[in-house]
Amino acid sequence: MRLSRLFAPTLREDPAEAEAPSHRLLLRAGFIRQVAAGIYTTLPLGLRIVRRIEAIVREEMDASGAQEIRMPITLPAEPWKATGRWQLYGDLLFRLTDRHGRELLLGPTQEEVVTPLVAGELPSYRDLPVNLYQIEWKYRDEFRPRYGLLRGREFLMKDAYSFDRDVENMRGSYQLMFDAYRRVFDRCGLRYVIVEADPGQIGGGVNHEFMARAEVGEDLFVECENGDYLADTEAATPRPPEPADRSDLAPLEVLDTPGTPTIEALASLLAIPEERTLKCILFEAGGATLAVLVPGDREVNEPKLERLFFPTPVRRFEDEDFARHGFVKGYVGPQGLAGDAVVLADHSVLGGKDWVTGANEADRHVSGANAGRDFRVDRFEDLARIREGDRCPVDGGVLRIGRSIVVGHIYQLGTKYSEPLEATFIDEDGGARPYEMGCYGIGISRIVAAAAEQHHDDAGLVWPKALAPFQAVVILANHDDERARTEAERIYEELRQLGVEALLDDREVRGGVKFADSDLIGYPVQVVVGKKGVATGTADLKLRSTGERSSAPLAQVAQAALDLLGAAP
RNA sequence: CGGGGCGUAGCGCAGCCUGGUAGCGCACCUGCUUUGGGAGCAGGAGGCCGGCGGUUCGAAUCCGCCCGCCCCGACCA
Repeated sequence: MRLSRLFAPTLREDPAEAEAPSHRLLLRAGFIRQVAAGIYTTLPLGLRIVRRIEAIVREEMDASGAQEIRMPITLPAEPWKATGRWQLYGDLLFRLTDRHGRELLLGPTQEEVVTPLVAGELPSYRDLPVNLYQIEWKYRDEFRPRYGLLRGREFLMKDAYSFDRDVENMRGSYQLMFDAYRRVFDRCGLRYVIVEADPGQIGGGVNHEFMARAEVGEDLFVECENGDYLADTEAATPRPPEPADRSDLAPLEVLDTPGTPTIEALASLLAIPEERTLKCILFEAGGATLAVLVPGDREVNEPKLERLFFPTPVRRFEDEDFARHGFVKGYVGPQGLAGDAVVLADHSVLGGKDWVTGANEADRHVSGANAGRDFRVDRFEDLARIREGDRCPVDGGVLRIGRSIVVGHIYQLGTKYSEPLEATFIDEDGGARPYEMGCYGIGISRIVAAAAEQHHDDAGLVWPKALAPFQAVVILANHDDERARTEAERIYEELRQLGVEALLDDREVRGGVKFADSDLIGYPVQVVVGKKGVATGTADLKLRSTGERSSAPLAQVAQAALDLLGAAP
């Protein structure tokens, strides 16, 4: 390909709307252009990256026995009502109505399509297992699209769905995907971690997230300093602290604490650290009142709480709830709670004593409150949001929080979709059973962004060769020098003969522009053919990843470039 | 959805406070000179100033409503 003919509009300046490095560089280097919030056109260079990722994904999926299909994006609402997701997904769904008034949606994933498909066509246990996948656009009307390709409203995803006759076989299918995913992300050159993740509100099965490390990542994970524990922050369970020594407890006293409805104000007034206070957060679950206790400097992990009571919905007290139940917001304490309230405490509460907490009347707190003596705890559970410095549940090491981009997520679904959709097969014993399903997603367009986040420097992108849009660029440094032009053409042809996907920068612009663009676009190897070099019979090479330069005789440049490519990451 | 910011030429911005009919840099076109890390000079083209309405003799500028985009946060793969 000749750059003079390639639609690759680079920008000299940073686009104002882009903040994240991947977003900024993908725009600047001419890989994508924005059409609307979270919706992008992929330009030739960007599409070449997408194609490479797709090829890797297809190879590994096919090698695992999965079969590619293509399902529609425009979907009827009925199956989504059957599984409850028409309601559950709420505003996240792009909905439309056709001319006859029928309700449709743009698919955010395709369980509701693939499950009836398989149910209709594979009625026997003899037909199983089967794993069907596709690479297709997905639509989610995100609250807040951001960071370019990282959180789009339209994005390219590989989604696969496995169908098995029983749980054991389903786990086997899951493991195949787990292994395939590792190969995919390894080949894409991503630095990533695999964590067991939050199963989500619908609860249930095992699932793993493949998280590419990145500064701008929206998903947090925790890892032990000793490398023996990894988890999603919402699923992480830290080691509880040593119980406090309770041999010498302070008496319970009531304190006047005017104007201190927040922990911050209270700690400030009493001149005590926030962790000496006890936070008592009220929730309502199925008509019952829940009081959740955490140390004042911690937050309640509401997803964990919800999971504890699933499927009963849990919601935080609103202002009118406080009034109705006779609580004073900002001054709630666990002592003297009615017997019908369930008192839950995070394990970290064990590590403290003589708490300062609400007195259940306005502008009053108590000090010296102790579990068992002054208030009861019905259950100790893991309910506090984890934070940096908490202890590893495996070896007690210090936990750190990392940021990441979720590039893959695999789930053991079980019969979550097959049951409501009445997707059954006839088992060996003649009985009808719902399929045991798994689903497996890879964010293709997200990998483009994640790779860009991980592989860039001040000058631009630095693609690993497995993803690079072209493996090498031949830069004609002096476009009006005939000999240089002839040599550049020849070297470009020779590279192609050697099987290198090369690009010839034959544009009629100054060398400096070409060098800057080459660094910006991020080809792994640059070959510079110019007047000076040609006069002495040489051309120059540069490895983008290290900036290392070398030169080689014109006759050997192509081979030298190939060798250099071999050394490129 | 709450909070904040921004919409002026393809891109990045100034002008707005203090109304008088639009400017700078880059990119683009022509010519000359240049030509190995985003060239110089000269000339040129390009904008219903996000939209609608209002105030005014006159609105990019003041007022109202709407739309779009970005950032932070709600908790979403």
